[in-house]
Amino acid sequence: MRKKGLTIKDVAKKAGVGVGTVSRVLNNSPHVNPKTRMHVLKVIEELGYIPNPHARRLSSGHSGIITTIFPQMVGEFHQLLLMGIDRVLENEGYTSFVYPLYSDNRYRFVKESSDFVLGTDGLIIDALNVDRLLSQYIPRNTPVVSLEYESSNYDSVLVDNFYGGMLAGDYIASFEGEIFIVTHRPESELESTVFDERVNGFIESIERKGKKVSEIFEIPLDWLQAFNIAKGIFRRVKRSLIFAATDYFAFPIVEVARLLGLEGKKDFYLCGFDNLTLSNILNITTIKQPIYEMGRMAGEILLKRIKGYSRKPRAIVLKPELIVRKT
Amino acid sequence: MRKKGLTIKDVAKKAGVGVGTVSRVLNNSPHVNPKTRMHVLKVIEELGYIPNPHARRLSSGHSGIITTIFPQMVGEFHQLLLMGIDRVLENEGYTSFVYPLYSDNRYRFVKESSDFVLGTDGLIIDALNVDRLLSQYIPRNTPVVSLEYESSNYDSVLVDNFYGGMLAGDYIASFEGEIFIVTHRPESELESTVFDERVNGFIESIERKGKKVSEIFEIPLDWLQAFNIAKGIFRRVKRSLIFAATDYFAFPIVEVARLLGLEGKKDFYLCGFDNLTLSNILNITTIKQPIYEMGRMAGEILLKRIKGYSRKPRAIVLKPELIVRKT
DNA sequence: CTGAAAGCGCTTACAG
DNA sequence: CTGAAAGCGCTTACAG
Repeated sequence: MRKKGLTIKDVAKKAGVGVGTVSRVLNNSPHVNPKTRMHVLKVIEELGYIPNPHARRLSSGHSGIITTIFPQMVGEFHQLLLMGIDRVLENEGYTSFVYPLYSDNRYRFVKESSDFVLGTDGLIIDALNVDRLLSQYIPRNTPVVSLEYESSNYDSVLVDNFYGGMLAGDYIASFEGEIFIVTHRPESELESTVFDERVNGFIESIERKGKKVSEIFEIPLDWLQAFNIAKGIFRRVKRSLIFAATDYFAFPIVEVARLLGLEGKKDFYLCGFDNLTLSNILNITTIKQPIYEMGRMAGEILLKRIKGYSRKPRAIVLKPELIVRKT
Repeated sequence: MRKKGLTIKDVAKKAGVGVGTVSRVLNNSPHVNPKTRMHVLKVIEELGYIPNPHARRLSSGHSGIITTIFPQMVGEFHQLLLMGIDRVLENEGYTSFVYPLYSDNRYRFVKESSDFVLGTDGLIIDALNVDRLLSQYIPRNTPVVSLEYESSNYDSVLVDNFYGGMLAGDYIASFEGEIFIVTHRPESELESTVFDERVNGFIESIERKGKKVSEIFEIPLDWLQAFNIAKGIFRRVKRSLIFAATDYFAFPIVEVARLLGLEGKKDFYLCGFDNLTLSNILNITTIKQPIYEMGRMAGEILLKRIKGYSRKPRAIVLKPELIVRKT
């Protein structure tokens, strides 16, 4: 039967050493006699002692954890980003937790509860208006890096979404047909404007070529809605040219085209955004973002900040590229 | 210019009260004179004071956070589960962080670093061999709930996957053709055996009807591989009956069928597992799991444990159901 | 309702 | 290499 509240003192007493020595063993300090270390380790094992994380963090001043905040958690995109972030952090003994904001309550928690937001050593925040999200308290000892949103207070890592939209526009404008946009309507006013930028870039390019967009559909990140909109478009228009501001919408659109027996690059043209695996499988033309790379850079900057780097925040902007496939 | 290391003492001094009073204000204690409260709040505001989370957690003994661990993070399934978990926890002032295990390093961190795993008030662990994952240390003050894996040490919430597999088998076996299984090969020995159970249930049902499975394909959770396997099957076999142990595989399989001009329920039959949104859109027959419900129950049990409930762990088993669509 | 003080369980100079 | 002690920044009985 094990005792509940084992502390470092219990270990020290049983091992016949001071708590300092136990602590050094726990933290792999080189300044411990190998024999002492072995002995202490054995006692720890016997007792089944587990250090209290909160105490460790309070006295050491750090947790070894960083938090990544996403507006929602839809899969591949986010996992890739995380892998990029890990790439850098893991070497330094850090790891990252995820806090997805798929509900109003979660937004509220982040906005109002500095307590748990600042319980880790750093924050990477994706596709959110960071400045407003954190307006109720200013993280001072907790560095923040903003992804996909250009912050005025923190370092940012961005993709040039306007340019990406233009690439899509250049592609689409080179064909004949009626032009449509299917884009994401943010579910919170705190979501960043990446989709708007893509759409604006697209429209800019289209108009430069003297053409115009017939209709813009703004919907939540919901396959079914995209599906229904595509049905409407394909049924009404003989030949449609569609820009899906994210691949997630491109998937169901292509599906509808298939159901109706429409052929890509003949009956319709479609350009997505993101270059997810499924767009590769479905052979969808899309705009590629360097997702993993973005994560990596965000991790790098955050790490520098954690280590004390204190220059003025700046933004890094990456370029997207067009990938032409069969739509 | 704000000072860096503001503490509760600075606030107390400036407000002319004791730290206890500041603490009570911070924690919304009812035992504070409204005027005192207002004043302290103003000072906190002026100073821009933010309480140190680690200190709070050390003295209060809890963090208000629970951690959910997934083998990977592929999207809809996990978000639904999380929403179910939240449903219960939010009412009690808790919120949940996610720790996805998409890399070996992450497995290692969980297995070896009790420190950060136990830094929250509770653990919900999905589709992993919890007993082995946590074998290196026994969480004592941190309750654990296992999802999709029947643990011998902790409460479990499960779906009867074997039965689900049988439902799929009953469906598939009622048609003529060559039978295939496409299932997930765990990338870590610590992943749970949900897929095996589904497959075993399927085979059991098939064999009871005097039929047999031609081939079993085990692949990672990778659309491209499923895509290629489907190609092979459809090209070789005139009429195939396929059980995809997860809808994620069913999507690309249907895609290949489309490309080859094959018609569901005529040229091939396909039954997936999970009933994700995309299987609805693609009209794929599948086995429905009560995902949200599972999350909700896991959250409920965890909460009870956090509050001190200490009976012997037990397992709750939910039933899946067959949803017949156009494949 | 409030303040002074003990205590949460570690880490880390400090002196040896 | 090691121990005793101060300190991390809160919370929470306790006495008033």
